[in-house]
Amino acid sequence: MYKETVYSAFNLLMHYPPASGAGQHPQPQPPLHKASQPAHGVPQLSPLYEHFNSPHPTPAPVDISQKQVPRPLQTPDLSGFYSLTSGSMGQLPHTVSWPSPPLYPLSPSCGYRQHFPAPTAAPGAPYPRFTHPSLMLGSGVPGHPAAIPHPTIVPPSGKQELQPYDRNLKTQAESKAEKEAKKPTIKKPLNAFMLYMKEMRAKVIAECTLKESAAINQILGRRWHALSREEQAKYYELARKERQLHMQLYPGWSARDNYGKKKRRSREKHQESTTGGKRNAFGTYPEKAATPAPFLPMTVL
DNA sequence: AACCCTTTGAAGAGA
DNA sequence: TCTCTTCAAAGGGTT
Repeated sequence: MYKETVYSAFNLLMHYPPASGAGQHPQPQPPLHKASQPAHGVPQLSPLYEHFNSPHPTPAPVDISQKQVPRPLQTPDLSGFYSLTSGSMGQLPHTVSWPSPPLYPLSPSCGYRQHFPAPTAAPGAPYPRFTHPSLMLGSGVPGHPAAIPHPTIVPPSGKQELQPYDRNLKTQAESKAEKEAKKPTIKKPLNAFMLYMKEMRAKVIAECTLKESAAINQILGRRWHALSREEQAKYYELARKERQLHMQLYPGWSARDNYGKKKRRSREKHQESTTGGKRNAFGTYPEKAATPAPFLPMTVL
């Protein structure tokens, strides 16, 4: 315990030395908005922040309390879904946080500090065209000529199915269960970070010649933290539109619908609950204290 | 074959 | 209200 804590602190300092002039870390500031608080204790900015701080007001956020209310039948408004090439993204508070030390050793050429993209866009420059397929024309819109299913709809197997169903060999209960199991799964809409990962994964793979997703995701997580507020705002906005579109396409859907579809290995789960954390890349269970609490979080307004 | 690992964020469950 | 859990993607690794 002590040894691991010391190691973690050492590792942290090696990877994240305090900025010059420090020793004095900025004091955590209360966020303007209530921030969601993930399990690992790193408060995140509310994506809705932008709506309340944008100099050019954007449409009001969807009231999720209304999501079970039947909506009038209409074609979802997809205007603005093809590209987000103009307009102000508003102001997000600048976040400075200290991510946990990398569990996967990063090669020098892929060190997050060396390869983090500096914000290159000039102020007011248009954002690059967004290419996420779920936000492209006709994606999953019922009756749309393109008739391309929304990528959030997948068969339970994840494959394109379907074998002809032999009713004669099944009991009624079995057939009902099977029917239920074969019902296409509507996936959760992607959040801002997931959209960012989807866009940047190929680039990281090319840069770092890595294939293992766990390592790639660590790099992407650090790059995400290094993004400017404007860059992050772009993805928060896209994620908001994703959720909005998802709610329009599947008004009765709830994230609960997919709970339990991934079965976890019970022994592992038990271990997690008793050790307070998930198994890391080395197959060990990190202490919660390994999170650099004194340095977390720092929200600079 | 199915789950794990790893990341952040959204949302559900339960205290 | 707060904390914890689950699941979104991805693909090599593990069971």
